[in-house]
Amino acid sequence: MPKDAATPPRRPMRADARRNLERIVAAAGELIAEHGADASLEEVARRAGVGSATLHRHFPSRQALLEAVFKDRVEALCARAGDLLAEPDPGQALSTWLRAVGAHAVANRGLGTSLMRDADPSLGETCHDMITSAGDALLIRARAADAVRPEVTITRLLKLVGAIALATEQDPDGAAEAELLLAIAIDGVRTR
Amino acid sequence: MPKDAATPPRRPMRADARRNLERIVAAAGELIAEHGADASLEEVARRAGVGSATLHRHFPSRQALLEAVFKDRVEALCARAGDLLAEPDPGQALSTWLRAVGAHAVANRGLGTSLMRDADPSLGETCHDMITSAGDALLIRARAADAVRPEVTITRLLKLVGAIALATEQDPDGAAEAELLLAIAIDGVRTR
DNA sequence: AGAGAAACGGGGGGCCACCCCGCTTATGGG
DNA sequence: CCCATAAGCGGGGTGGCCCCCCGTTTCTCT
Repeated sequence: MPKDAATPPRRPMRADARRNLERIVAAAGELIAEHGADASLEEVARRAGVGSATLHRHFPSRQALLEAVFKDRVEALCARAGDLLAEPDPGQALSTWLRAVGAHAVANRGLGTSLMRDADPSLGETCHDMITSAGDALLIRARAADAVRPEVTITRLLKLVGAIALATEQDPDGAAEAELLLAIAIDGVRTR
Repeated sequence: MPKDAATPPRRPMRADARRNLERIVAAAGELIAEHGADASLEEVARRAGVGSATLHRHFPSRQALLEAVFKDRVEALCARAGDLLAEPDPGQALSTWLRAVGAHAVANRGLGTSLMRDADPSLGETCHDMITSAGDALLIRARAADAVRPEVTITRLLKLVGAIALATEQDPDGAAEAELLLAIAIDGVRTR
C-alpha cells in the first residue's frame, strides 16, 4: 500500500509550487476559522501572497480547498474511530465518536459542510470518504451488538451530525448547543 | 386584537407599490423553488419586471424577502399545530407535527433556513416566531404528559428539523431521506 | 386638474469567482 | 556550470452579484 495514494504523478512537484500550495492551505485555514466556509478565495490568495490564478490552479473548486484544509483533522477523527474499536461497549463507542465528530465540526467552521458532501468524484479520496469508512467500522460493530436501530446508516449519521454542526454554527455558544442537539438525536426526543 | 399586526402604518400603501410587492414575492417564490434560498435577487427583480432598487426598498434584507415568501406556508403549519392540540396522544401529536414541518421545509427550499433564524429583531413577527409559538403549545402539552425528555425545547426541535431539511436539500430523493433522518432523531439512534 | 409626496429604476461602486496569456523561474541534461 | 525547456506564476479582463444614489415618473388627495 503506497504511503500517499493522493500523489500518483511521477514527476515530483516543483519546489515553488509546493511552497505556494502550503501557504495557500495555511491562509485558507486561518480565514475559514475567521469567516466560515464561504470565506473569500481572493482574500485567501492575498493573505498567502499569491495570485488568485495560482489558487485556482491548485484548487479548481472551493470544495477541493476545503478538503485540503481539513484533511489532517479528519485523519485525526479516523484515528479516533480506530481507537474506539477497542472500547468494550460498541453502542457507547459509536456515540462517543459521533460526539467527537460533532465537536470538531463545530470547532472548525465549514468542516460540517465538507463531511456531508459525497458529490464530486474528481477529488479522489475525500474527507467524506475517509470519515465514512472509519465510522462504518464502528457502526457495523454496534449493529452486530444490536445497539442501533436497523435503518441507521453511517451516511445518515454523518449527515445528522453535519447538519447539527451547520445549524449551530452561528449560535453564541454553538459548541454546547450542538452537544445537546446531538445528545437528543442519539437518545431520541421521547422519554424511554 | 388587530386582524393584521404587521401593517401599523396609517397611510395605506400606494396601489403600484402593492402590485410590485406582490410581483416580487411571486417571482421570488418561483426562483427560490428552482435555485434554493440563495437565488439571485437581481434575477428575482428581473423576473418580477422591476428594478433592483425597488426590490431592495421593499425588502431590505434577503431574510425579509424569505419571510414574505414563506409566510402563508408557515401560517398553514401553525394552523396544523392548533388542530393537533386536539389529538389524544400529546407525544404523537408533537411527532406528527414535526414531520409535517420537516416535509414542508424539504418541499420548499430555503424554508428551513428561515425557520432556524431568530436573529433580526427589525423584522417584527417572523416565521421563526410564529412557528415557535405554535410548536411550543404542542411541546408543553407533550411535556406535561411526560412524553418528551426534559432538555428538549421547541427551539432545539426546530433547529433539528431545519438542519435536517438543509442537509437533505440537494439529495436526489431528499423528502424520503429527511423523513427517515427525522424519524431517527425523534426515536433515537439506539435500540430501545 | 394640479401640487406634493411616494415610489420607481437606470446606472455606478465595490466585491467576487474564474480564466486567458505573456512572463518568470526551477530543473535536469550536456 | 549553463542553458533549453516546460512547469508554474500572476496581472488584469469578464461577467455576476449586492446595494445604494438620485433624477424621473406616477399616484393620491384636495
